Amino acid sequence: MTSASWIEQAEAKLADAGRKRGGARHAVLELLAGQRCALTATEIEDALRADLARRVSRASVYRIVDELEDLGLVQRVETGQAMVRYERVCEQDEHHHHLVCDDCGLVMPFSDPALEQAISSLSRRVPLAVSEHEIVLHGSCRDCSGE
Amino acid sequence: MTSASWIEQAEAKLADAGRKRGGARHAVLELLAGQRCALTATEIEDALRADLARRVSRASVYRIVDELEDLGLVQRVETGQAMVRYERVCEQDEHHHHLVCDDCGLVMPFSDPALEQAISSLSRRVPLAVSEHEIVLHGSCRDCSGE
DNA sequence: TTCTATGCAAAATCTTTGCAATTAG
DNA sequence: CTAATTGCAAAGATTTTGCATAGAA
Repeated sequence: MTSASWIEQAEAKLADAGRKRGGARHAVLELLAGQRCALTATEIEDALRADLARRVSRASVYRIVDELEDLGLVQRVETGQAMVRYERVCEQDEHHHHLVCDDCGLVMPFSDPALEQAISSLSRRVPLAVSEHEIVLHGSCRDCSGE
Repeated sequence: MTSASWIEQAEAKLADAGRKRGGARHAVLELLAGQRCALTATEIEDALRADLARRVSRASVYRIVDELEDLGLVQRVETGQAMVRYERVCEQDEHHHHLVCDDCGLVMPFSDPALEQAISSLSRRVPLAVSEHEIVLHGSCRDCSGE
């Protein structure tokens, strides 16, 4: 899925939900559309100011990502660093998870079919109607482990 | 590993690290030793007051779990509910992960050998020296999904 | 005695809410 | 015109820190 089509899809879903267009939300969509991996609320706010020269209040960032999450357009990612991260969801794209360097805080995406299969099989045998899953591997990145 | 031996091991590690014994920390160890799954700081504080009739200040709870985490005696678990949970680590025990009901907040442990194997294999192919991993499945529990 | 452990209160963060002004439809 | 959007400031909630006292070795 291209960034542009994700934005279109998102705005269509928002319209279906009876929402009106707003500049702040559009800026957030535009930013998230271009990201490869998850950002925190602060990173979103800062990036908007820097990259798009569009200031969006912190409160709006939280309201917007929360609303997008409700509509299934973004996913929360907990990296174990006390701040939640958000990234766009693209059903057509490969589902991915995260590697976190506990030394420098770097967050990287990864994906693995065998892992997805194990999760999928597991989801059927567990006493929970699983709607999503989150996998985070912690460790030390190449820079930090000195290789 | 029994609860008692985990406490012994923990106190031995603490002593090795040059720490002195303290009543608050012992109470936290005793509480965590008897838990099957992860607790939040508030739950630890409340449980101590209720179960052990031992009041431990909030600040001490945070200092203690942080210290125990540094020594590898407890593990942080992020359940996606804006509060971190802590549970004891037992190398001899089966490694487990968590199911979270997003409706009622229930947290349950689970374990799956196939999943561990997939993670283990994956850990070798990733640009990160993986020290630990965390898997959380979100969904709706039996009570909440109305079954 | 000396260094750690602990409680209390204040501070620091991150996130949410109330309210008024603005804007889309 | 009506309802959604947004910003600002204040409030909430969780976690951390400073400091003084108590306690272990």
